[in-house]
Amino acid sequence: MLRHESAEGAVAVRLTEVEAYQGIDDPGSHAFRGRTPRTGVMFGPPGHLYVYFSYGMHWCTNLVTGPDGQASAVLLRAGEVVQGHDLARSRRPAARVDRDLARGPARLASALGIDGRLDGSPVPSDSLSLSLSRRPATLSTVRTGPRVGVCGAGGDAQAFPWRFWLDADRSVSVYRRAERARIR
DNA sequence: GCTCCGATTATCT
DNA sequence: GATAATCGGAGCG
Repeated sequence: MLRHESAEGAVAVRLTEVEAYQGIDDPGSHAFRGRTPRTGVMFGPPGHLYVYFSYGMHWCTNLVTGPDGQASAVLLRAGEVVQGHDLARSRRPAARVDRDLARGPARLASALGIDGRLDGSPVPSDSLSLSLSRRPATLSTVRTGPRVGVCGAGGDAQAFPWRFWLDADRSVSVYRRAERARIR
Protein backbone atom coordinates (compact mmCIF):
# COMPACT_ATOMS: atom_id res chain seq x y z
CA MET A 1 0.00 0.00 0.00
CA LEU A 2 1.40 3.39 -0.95
CA ARG A 3 0.19 6.52 0.79
CA HIS A 4 0.87 10.15 -0.09
CA GLU A 5 -0.10 12.97 2.20
CA SER A 6 0.00 16.48 0.75
CA ALA A 7 -1.46 19.85 1.69
CA GLU A 8 -4.69 18.70 0.05
CA GLY A 9 -4.98 15.59 2.19
CA ALA A 10 -4.01 11.93 2.07
CA VAL A 11 -4.67 9.27 -0.55
CA ALA A 12 -3.61 5.64 -0.17
CA VAL A 13 -3.58 3.00 -2.87
CA ARG A 14 -3.45 -0.78 -2.52
CA LEU A 15 -1.08 -1.83 -5.29
CA THR A 16 -2.48 -4.48 -7.61
CA GLU A 17 -0.14 -4.33 -10.61
CA VAL A 18 3.57 -3.55 -10.98
CA GLU A 19 6.41 -4.13 -13.44
CA ALA A 20 10.08 -4.78 -12.68
CA TYR A 21 12.93 -3.03 -14.49
CA GLN A 22 16.34 -4.44 -13.77
CA GLY A 23 18.71 -1.66 -14.79
CA ILE A 24 21.48 -1.14 -17.31
CA ASP A 25 21.25 -4.76 -18.52
CA ASP A 26 17.52 -4.54 -19.20
CA PRO A 27 16.71 -3.29 -22.73
CA GLY A 28 13.26 -2.26 -21.56
CA SER A 29 14.53 0.05 -18.87
CA HIS A 30 15.11 3.77 -19.17
CA ALA A 31 18.46 3.00 -17.53
CA PHE A 32 19.58 0.77 -20.42
CA ARG A 33 21.39 3.55 -22.24
CA GLY A 34 23.23 4.63 -19.16
CA ARG A 35 22.74 7.41 -16.70
CA THR A 36 21.10 10.57 -18.01
CA PRO A 37 19.67 13.62 -16.25
CA ARG A 38 16.22 12.03 -16.29
CA THR A 39 17.21 8.62 -14.98
CA GLY A 40 19.68 9.84 -12.38
CA VAL A 41 17.46 8.92 -9.44
CA MET A 42 17.26 5.28 -10.57
CA PHE A 43 21.03 4.99 -10.30
CA GLY A 44 20.93 6.20 -6.73
CA PRO A 45 20.12 4.33 -3.51
CA PRO A 46 16.86 2.37 -3.07
CA GLY A 47 13.85 3.75 -1.29
CA HIS A 48 13.29 6.75 -3.55
CA LEU A 49 10.66 7.65 -6.14
CA TYR A 50 11.67 7.82 -9.80
CA VAL A 51 8.96 9.88 -11.48
CA TYR A 52 9.08 10.44 -15.23
CA PHE A 53 6.97 12.26 -17.79
CA SER A 54 5.45 10.09 -20.50
CA TYR A 55 3.78 10.68 -23.86
CA GLY A 56 3.90 14.42 -23.41
CA MET A 57 1.24 14.55 -20.72
CA HIS A 58 1.41 11.89 -18.03
CA TRP A 59 3.50 11.21 -14.94
CA CYS A 60 4.44 7.66 -13.97
CA THR A 61 5.80 6.51 -10.62
CA ASN A 62 8.56 4.01 -9.90
CA LEU A 63 10.14 2.90 -6.66
CA VAL A 64 13.91 2.46 -6.81
CA THR A 65 14.68 -0.98 -5.42
CA GLY A 66 18.24 -2.00 -6.27
CA PRO A 67 21.41 -1.00 -4.47
CA ASP A 68 23.15 2.27 -5.26
CA GLY A 69 24.45 2.17 -8.84
CA GLN A 70 22.35 -0.73 -10.10
CA ALA A 71 19.34 1.27 -11.38
CA SER A 72 16.69 -1.34 -10.61
CA ALA A 73 13.17 -0.06 -10.12
CA VAL A 74 9.55 -1.12 -9.95
CA LEU A 75 6.93 0.71 -12.02
CA LEU A 76 3.67 1.09 -10.10
CA ARG A 77 1.07 0.31 -12.75
CA ALA A 78 -2.25 0.13 -10.97
CA GLY A 79 -4.01 0.01 -7.66
CA GLU A 80 -7.20 0.38 -5.73
CA VAL A 81 -7.86 3.56 -3.76
CA VAL A 82 -8.39 2.60 -0.12
CA GLN A 83 -8.15 6.01 1.54
CA GLY A 84 -8.98 9.56 0.44
CA HIS A 85 -11.58 8.66 -2.18
CA ASP A 86 -12.99 12.18 -2.41
CA LEU A 87 -9.60 13.75 -3.04
CA ALA A 88 -8.69 11.05 -5.55
CA ARG A 89 -11.97 11.64 -7.40
CA SER A 90 -11.31 15.38 -7.57
CA ARG A 91 -7.86 14.71 -9.04
CA ARG A 92 -9.28 12.21 -11.55
CA PRO A 93 -12.50 13.78 -12.87
CA ALA A 94 -12.42 11.53 -15.94
CA ALA A 95 -12.87 8.41 -13.82
CA ARG A 96 -16.55 7.53 -13.89
CA VAL A 97 -16.24 4.73 -11.33
CA ASP A 98 -13.86 4.32 -8.41
CA ARG A 99 -12.28 1.25 -10.01
CA ASP A 100 -10.75 3.54 -12.65
CA LEU A 101 -9.21 6.01 -10.20
CA ALA A 102 -5.77 4.34 -10.23
CA ARG A 103 -6.19 1.79 -13.03
CA GLY A 104 -3.03 2.49 -15.03
CA PRO A 105 0.37 4.01 -14.22
CA ALA A 106 -0.44 7.61 -15.10
CA ARG A 107 -3.83 7.36 -13.41
CA LEU A 108 -2.25 5.97 -10.26
CA ALA A 109 0.24 8.83 -10.12
CA SER A 110 -2.53 11.34 -10.71
CA ALA A 111 -4.82 9.87 -8.03
CA LEU A 112 -2.00 9.97 -5.50
CA GLY A 113 -1.06 13.53 -6.47
CA ILE A 114 2.43 12.49 -7.60
CA ASP A 115 4.25 14.48 -10.29
CA GLY A 116 7.77 15.45 -11.28
CA ARG A 117 8.26 17.54 -8.18
CA LEU A 118 8.42 14.31 -6.19
CA ASP A 119 11.13 12.76 -8.38
CA GLY A 120 13.86 11.63 -6.01
CA SER A 121 11.72 11.81 -2.89
CA PRO A 122 12.65 9.30 -0.18
CA VAL A 123 10.19 6.63 0.93
CA PRO A 124 9.23 6.58 3.69
CA SER A 125 9.15 10.27 4.59
CA ASP A 126 6.74 12.69 6.23
CA SER A 127 4.52 12.62 3.16
CA LEU A 128 5.14 9.19 1.60
CA SER A 129 4.81 5.75 3.13
CA LEU A 130 4.77 2.17 1.94
CA SER A 131 3.10 -0.49 4.07
CA LEU A 132 1.51 -3.91 4.00
CA SER A 133 -2.07 -3.94 2.85
CA ARG A 134 -4.83 -5.25 5.03
CA ARG A 135 -5.42 -7.65 2.15
CA PRO A 136 -1.92 -8.85 1.23
CA ALA A 137 -1.32 -10.79 -1.97
CA THR A 138 -0.65 -14.51 -1.81
CA LEU A 139 1.42 -16.48 -4.28
CA SER A 140 -1.65 -18.11 -5.75
CA THR A 141 -3.23 -14.78 -6.65
CA VAL A 142 -0.20 -13.19 -8.31
CA ARG A 143 0.09 -13.66 -12.05
CA THR A 144 2.99 -12.73 -14.34
CA GLY A 145 3.33 -11.81 -17.99
CA PRO A 146 5.06 -9.53 -20.50
CA ARG A 147 5.45 -5.88 -19.70
CA VAL A 148 3.03 -3.41 -21.21
CA GLY A 149 4.01 -1.04 -23.99
CA VAL A 150 7.72 -1.84 -23.88
CA CYS A 151 9.22 -1.76 -27.37
CA GLY A 152 12.00 -3.90 -28.75
CA ALA A 153 13.79 -6.72 -26.96
CA GLY A 154 12.71 -5.44 -23.56
CA GLY A 155 9.15 -6.34 -24.39
CA ASP A 156 10.00 -9.96 -25.09
CA ALA A 157 7.61 -12.09 -23.10
CA GLN A 158 10.03 -14.99 -22.67
CA ALA A 159 13.05 -13.03 -21.53
CA PHE A 160 11.27 -10.44 -19.41
CA PRO A 161 7.95 -11.71 -17.97
CA TRP A 162 8.15 -9.02 -15.34
CA ARG A 163 4.65 -7.66 -15.13
CA PHE A 164 2.99 -8.82 -11.92
CA TRP A 165 -0.69 -8.41 -11.14
CA LEU A 166 -3.38 -9.77 -8.85
CA ASP A 167 -5.50 -12.32 -10.65
CA ALA A 168 -9.07 -11.21 -11.22
CA ASP A 169 -8.58 -7.88 -9.47
CA ARG A 170 -10.67 -5.37 -11.35
CA SER A 171 -8.35 -2.46 -10.67
CA VAL A 172 -5.66 -4.06 -12.87
CA SER A 173 -5.08 -2.02 -16.01
CA VAL A 174 -6.50 -3.25 -19.29
CA TYR A 175 -4.36 -4.34 -22.20
CA ARG A 176 -4.22 -1.63 -24.78
CA ARG A 177 -2.99 -0.98 -28.26
CA ALA A 178 0.74 -0.91 -27.59
CA GLU A 179 0.67 -4.38 -26.15
CA ARG A 180 -1.71 -5.86 -28.68
CA ALA A 181 0.44 -4.52 -31.51
CA ARG A 182 3.48 -6.27 -30.12
CA ILE A 183 1.68 -9.59 -29.86
CA ARG A 184 0.78 -9.57 -33.53
C1' DG B 1 -17.25 -4.90 -22.66
C1' DC B 2 -14.31 -3.79 -27.12
C1' DT B 3 -11.76 -0.98 -30.97
C1' DC B 4 -9.83 3.07 -33.05
C1' DC B 5 -7.73 7.58 -32.87
C1' DG B 6 -5.78 12.00 -31.48
C1' DA B 7 -3.45 14.74 -27.90
C1' DT B 8 1.13 16.73 -26.57
C1' DT B 9 6.21 17.38 -24.94
C1' DA B 10 10.56 15.92 -22.35
C1' DT B 11 14.22 13.37 -23.67
C1' DC B 12 17.75 11.51 -26.38
C1' DT B 13 19.99 10.69 -31.12
C1' DG C 1 13.49 15.15 -35.62
C1' DA C 2 11.73 10.75 -33.82
C1' DT C 3 10.26 8.45 -30.10
C1' DA C 4 7.57 7.12 -26.06
C1' DA C 5 6.87 2.14 -19.46
C1' DT C 6 -0.41 6.54 -21.79
C1' DC C 7 -5.07 8.18 -21.50
C1' DG C 8 -9.82 9.70 -22.65
C1' DG C 9 -13.54 9.90 -25.74
C1' DA C 10 -16.30 8.26 -29.57
C1' DG C 11 -18.64 4.66 -31.63
C1' DC C 12 -20.21 0.01 -31.39
C1' DG C 13 -22.30 -4.22 -29.03
